[in-house]
Amino acid sequence: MKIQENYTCALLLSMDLLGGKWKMRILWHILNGDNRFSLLQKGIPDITSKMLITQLKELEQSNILTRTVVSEKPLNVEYTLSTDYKGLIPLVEGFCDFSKEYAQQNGISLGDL
Amino acid sequence: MKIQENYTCALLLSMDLLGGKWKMRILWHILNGDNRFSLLQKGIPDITSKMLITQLKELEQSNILTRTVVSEKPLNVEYTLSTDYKGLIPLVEGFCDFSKEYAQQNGISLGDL
DNA sequence: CTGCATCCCAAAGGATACTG
DNA sequence: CAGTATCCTTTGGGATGCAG
Repeated sequence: MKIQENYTCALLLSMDLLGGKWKMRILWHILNGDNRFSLLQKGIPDITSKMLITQLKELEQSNILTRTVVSEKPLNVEYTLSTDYKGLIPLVEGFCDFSKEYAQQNGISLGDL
Repeated sequence: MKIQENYTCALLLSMDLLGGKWKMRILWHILNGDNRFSLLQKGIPDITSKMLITQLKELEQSNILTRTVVSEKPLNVEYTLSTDYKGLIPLVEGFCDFSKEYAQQNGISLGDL
């Protein structure tokens, strides 16, 4: 695992926890109702199952996500944002808002949404 | 350059603009008074000049940073956050706050600060 | 002081196929 | 439905030295 015990800078920790191509996107989708593996795959069509499970595991191991087994047969699992870190919600949304503003000012298309 | 003209997801754009190991840290330091190349090197001792200039250039090319030549001889350059994107300030600080909270709850040391 | 050029490597991420 | 296993490619980033 990659989270250290000591950091000399808060933002280094943030990047270890939330950096990379997928984690913020996954969080956004979980916050918007895609709380199952299959729903996340539909919501993020360009992610492979390997990358999805890898990122989910890392987020779970760092206590940011909570994984709940709803039923065993058939296997049914639910992912939710840990209650401790609801503070991430405004950050995820803040990035979305920033991107929208940026796209508008720089002539970039953001597809549907 | 890596910024596309079309994105299917706002967070993809955010990650292209601000992702990676250094950009948020550099922004934090610029927001806290380290507005010169040499000041940034002092404030971020673990960055190489190559990485610093690379990241500064990308942030400048995406209009997030403004580069101002203060004097030619000796060369003196100033980096500032573009007025258009002051909205990034609460995001940078939000990450810092999140890290501090997270570190406390998970027994992680954040060095001095 | 600010910045560029090489060379290099580890790690992040992708393709594809398969499993309980 | 929710994952795993391999193999492979790309790229972000580091080391070092040089330049205007």
